[in-house]
Amino acid sequence: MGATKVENFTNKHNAIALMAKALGHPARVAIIDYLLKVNSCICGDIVNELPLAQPTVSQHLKELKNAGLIKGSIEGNSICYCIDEKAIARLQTYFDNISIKLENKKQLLLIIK
Amino acid sequence: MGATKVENFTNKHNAIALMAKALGHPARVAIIDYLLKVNSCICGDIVNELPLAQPTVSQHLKELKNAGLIKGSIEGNSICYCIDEKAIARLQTYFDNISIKLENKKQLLLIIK
DNA sequence: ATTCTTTATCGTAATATTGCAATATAATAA
DNA sequence: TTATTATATTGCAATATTACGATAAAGAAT
Repeated sequence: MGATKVENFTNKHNAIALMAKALGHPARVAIIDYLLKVNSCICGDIVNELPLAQPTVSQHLKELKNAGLIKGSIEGNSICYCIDEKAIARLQTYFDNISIKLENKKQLLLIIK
Repeated sequence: MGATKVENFTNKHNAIALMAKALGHPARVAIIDYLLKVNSCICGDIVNELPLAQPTVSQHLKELKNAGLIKGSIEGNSICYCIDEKAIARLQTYFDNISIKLENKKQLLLIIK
C-alpha cells in the first residue's frame, strides 16, 4: 500500500495526472514562470532565482523534464532548458474542454427551465 | 527537511501548485472526468466507478475540495459533489496565458530573423 | 428505538517526495 | 595536465501521500 495504483486508471487520466503532478509544487511552477520570462536558461540561473540548493533545483528540473513540460539541450558544458509547448498545449486543451462542457451544461439547464 | 518550503514562494505559484497537485493523481482526474459526465453525484457513485475503497475515495474527494476543484452540498444523508467552475477557470486562464506568451515569443523570433 | 445507508475519520503500513551535503561527471579554461 | 565551471547523482533524514480496515457520525427508513 501507499503507491498509486496507476495500472487501474486510463492512459488519458494517467497522462494528465503526470503533467499536473509535475506542476504540483510551487518551485516547479516558479521554474515554468521563469522560463516563460527568459525563454530559455541554464540550471544555474534557476538556482540563483530560487531559494533552493543546486541539487534540489536539478531534481525539480528532472521531474519537469520527465513529465514532458520542459526539454533540455546540451550547450557546451551547460544545459539549456526551455518549455515544451506540446505539453502546455495538451493541458490547455484539457482545461478548455472542461470549461466548454461545463458551459454547455449550464446553457442546457437554462433552456430546460 | 522533506516538507515543501511554501513560505518561500509567491501566493500565485502556491495557488497554481495547490490546484495542480490536486489533479496530480489519476484517481482524482478520473473523479473530475466522472463529475463532468454526470454533472453531480454522491461519494458512493464514485466508489462504484473507481477501483478504490470508500475511505480512499473519500480522502481524494477531500483533497479535491480542499484545492477548490469541487464543492459538496449536503443532500439528506449523502453529499452531492460537483465541479467548482471557478478553479477550472483559473487553471484554464493560467494555461491560456502560457500558450499566448509562448506564441508571442515565437512570432517575435520569426520577425527578427 | 432500531436498523440501514452514506460519508468521514482514525490508525497504520507501504511508498513517495522534498531538500541538501557530499560527491561524481563532463565539458571548458588555464 | 590541472583547475574551473555546470549539472547530475548518491545517500540520507524529515515529511507527505496513498490505500484500506475498522469505526464513528448522522440522517433516513422501518
